[in-house]
Amino acid sequence: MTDIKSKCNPVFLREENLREGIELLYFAYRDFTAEPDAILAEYGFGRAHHRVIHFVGRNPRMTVSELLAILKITKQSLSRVLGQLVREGFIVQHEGTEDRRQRLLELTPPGVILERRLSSSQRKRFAEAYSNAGAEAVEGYRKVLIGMISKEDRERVFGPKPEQNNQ
Amino acid sequence: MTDIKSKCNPVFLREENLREGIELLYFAYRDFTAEPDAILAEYGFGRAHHRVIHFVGRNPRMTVSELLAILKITKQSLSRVLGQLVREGFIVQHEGTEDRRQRLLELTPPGVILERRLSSSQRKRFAEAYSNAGAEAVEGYRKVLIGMISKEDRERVFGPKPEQNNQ
DNA sequence: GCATATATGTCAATATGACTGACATAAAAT
DNA sequence: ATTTTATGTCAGTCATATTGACATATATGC
Repeated sequence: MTDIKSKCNPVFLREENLREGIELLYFAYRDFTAEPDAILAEYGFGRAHHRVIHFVGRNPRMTVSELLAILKITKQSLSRVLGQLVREGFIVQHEGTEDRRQRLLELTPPGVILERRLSSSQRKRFAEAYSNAGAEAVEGYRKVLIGMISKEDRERVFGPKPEQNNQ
Repeated sequence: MTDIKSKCNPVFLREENLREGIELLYFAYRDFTAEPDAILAEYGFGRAHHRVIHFVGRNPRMTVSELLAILKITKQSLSRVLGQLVREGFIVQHEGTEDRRQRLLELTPPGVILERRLSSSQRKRFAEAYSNAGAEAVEGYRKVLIGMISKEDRERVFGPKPEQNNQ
């Protein structure tokens, strides 16, 4: 009996442990966004601006459509934050060379500076947590979170992982 | 030279790996909230209601002050969602026995049902990710995220962890 | 070349969840 | 008796999202 139960329910799948994992993700995400939020406030920006700056920084010359697909928001929602970032000189839009309808997005030098400021605050937090936890724990963190991400995002952002099978 | 550099910068602390960790957290958090959001929409509730239901469920007979301290929002913000949950019969407020100013919060039977519905969707996602990743990875996930959480939350929710030293 | 689809932008209205500031009441603590 | 604490509430604001409708320029298929 205990044998069957322990096979189907290893300790880490007990309700209490799953609930702990849920709270960990909630608190970690909240604390992880706190510092960038404070930096963004200096510029009159919010979290939405951060996301745009982050993904444009990581994918230079991406199109508006690609950005919409990653962010999963409506173009009307994107329009305001992106328009603000363009008007205030943090992002430039180049006309596409192949397809002239496209507006390829890129950070300007001030955009790069802001991106590095925002990301270095988060990288510092990660570097500390990673160092305290150790290389093996980091690998575990990656494995668990990759499994939590929907297949679509996982493939687009982190490359195909055929051994994963959920969502 | 390489020796010093590799000591100070193990692979998992390279900028590229830190950035990957940041994106993993962003996408995992987003996907992890997607299902509950859909359930909440049926009731006309949002994420704020979920958080209240979650913490009241885990800490029965908690006070409004305790809830405010965990959520880190203003009482005016809490007021609307909590008031809604009370009026619609998902949470009851008992007058405190020791201190009659306190309103001790508790889920009603319908509140418990909703709580279980919301949490089972998230527990399922965690159980799958945990199973795919394995026990060791789960331990790594916990270590990393506990290190990412500010000391205050860590102690209140997860118990003192003296070996951690950041934030 | 014409019709249709795509990439992008924009106007208007609405909802949620947060904020600040001010004030009120009841009960506990000193 | 005064002050502090726990809670609630009114009023106004902001950021970020939504839907729906419509416009423009360009690309693509027949």
